[in-house]
Amino acid sequence: MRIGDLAEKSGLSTDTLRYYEKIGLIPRPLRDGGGRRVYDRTILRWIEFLDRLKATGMGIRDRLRYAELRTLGSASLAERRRMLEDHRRKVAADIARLTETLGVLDDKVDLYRRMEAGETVDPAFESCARTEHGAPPIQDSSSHDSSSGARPRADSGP
Amino acid sequence: MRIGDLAEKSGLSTDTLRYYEKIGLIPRPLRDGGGRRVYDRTILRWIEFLDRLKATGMGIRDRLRYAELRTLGSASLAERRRMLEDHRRKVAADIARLTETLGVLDDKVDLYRRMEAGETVDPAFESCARTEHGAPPIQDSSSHDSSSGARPRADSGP
DNA sequence: TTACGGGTTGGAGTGCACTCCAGGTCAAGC
DNA sequence: GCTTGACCTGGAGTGCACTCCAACCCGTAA
Repeated sequence: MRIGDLAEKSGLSTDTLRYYEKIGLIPRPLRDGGGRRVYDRTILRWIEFLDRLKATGMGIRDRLRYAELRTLGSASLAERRRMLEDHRRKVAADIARLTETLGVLDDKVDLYRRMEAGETVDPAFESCARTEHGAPPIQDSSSHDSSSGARPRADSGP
Repeated sequence: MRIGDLAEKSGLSTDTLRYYEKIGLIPRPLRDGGGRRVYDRTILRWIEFLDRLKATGMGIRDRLRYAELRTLGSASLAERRRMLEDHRRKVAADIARLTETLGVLDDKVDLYRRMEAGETVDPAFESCARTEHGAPPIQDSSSHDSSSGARPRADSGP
C-alpha cells in the first residue's frame, strides 16, 4: 500500500500522514525501490485508534507519548494501561458535560420557540431570556437572583 | 465589577476577557471615570454559556456569529434557535462517539491487564494485541482478516 | 521519448485561541 | 508627594495541528 492508498483508506491526507510520521505518531514505513513509502495494512488499525484518541480530546503530546510507549513493546504495557485509564476518566467526564449541555440546549431551543411564537415567557426563565436577548447594559444591582449560581434551568436531563 | 473581579468569577484571565471583547464575543462594557471597564453581573451568564458552547466543541466562528445575532435582539431568535439545534445534533453525535470510545478503552484496558498478568491472549484479540504491541513491520498479505473492516472488538457497549 | 501521475524533501504559511509584554494611566493609601 | 497595584493599549509571541508549496524523482502508458 502506498501513501495515496493509505490516505484514501484512513481519511487523512498524504501530508498529514507524512507529518504524523515526522513527529513520530506513526512508525517509519519501509520504502520501495524508488524510495516511496510502502505501508502494511496493520497501520490502519493504529491510525484508527489514534484518531479515536484525538477525536475524544487526547492532545498530541499524550498521543506521542502513547506512540512512543507502543514502540517499547510489552515493557510499557502497564504505563499504556494507566494512560488509557486516565483518558477513560476524562472521556466519561466529557460525556457527563455534554449530556448536561444537551439539556441546556434543549431548554434554550424550547424557550426560543416559545418566544418566536410570541408567547409571554415564564418569569422563571426571565433571566435566561434576558441574557440571550442581547441584554441592554443594565448596571443596577437589583435583578431577581443573586450574583452567583441559582440558574433556574440547565439540569433537566437529555 | 471590574475586569479583575470578572476574571476571578468567570475563570478567564483578564487578557482573555479583553480578547473576547476585541473579537466581539462579549459586549463592550461601560467605563468608569478612569477609563476602566465596569461589568454588570449579567455578563457572567453569557460568559458561562459561551464557555459551554466552546467546551462542547463550537468553534470561535460560530460563537462569534451567535454573539452577533444576540446583539440583534429578538429579530434573530429563529436563526439562533437553528444554530442551537444544529449544535445540539453535533453534541448528540459526539456523545455517541465518546460512548463508543469508552467501550474501546475498556476493552483495551482489560486486554492490557490480562497481558500484564501474563495471560495468553484470546485469538479473537490477537490483531488488537499485535497492533498495540509495537508491531514489527510485517508486510505479507496473509494475516487472518481481510484489509478492510472486520475489527473483532470496539463495539461492545459502554 | 515524452508526458503524466504519483511520489519525495525541507520549509514556509495558516487558523485558532489565547498569552505575554512594554510602556503608559489612574486612584487610593501612607 | 510618592508608591503601589490594578488597569489601559497595541502589538508581538506561542502551541497545536495541520496544509501548502517549490523543486525534484520515478515508473508506466501512449
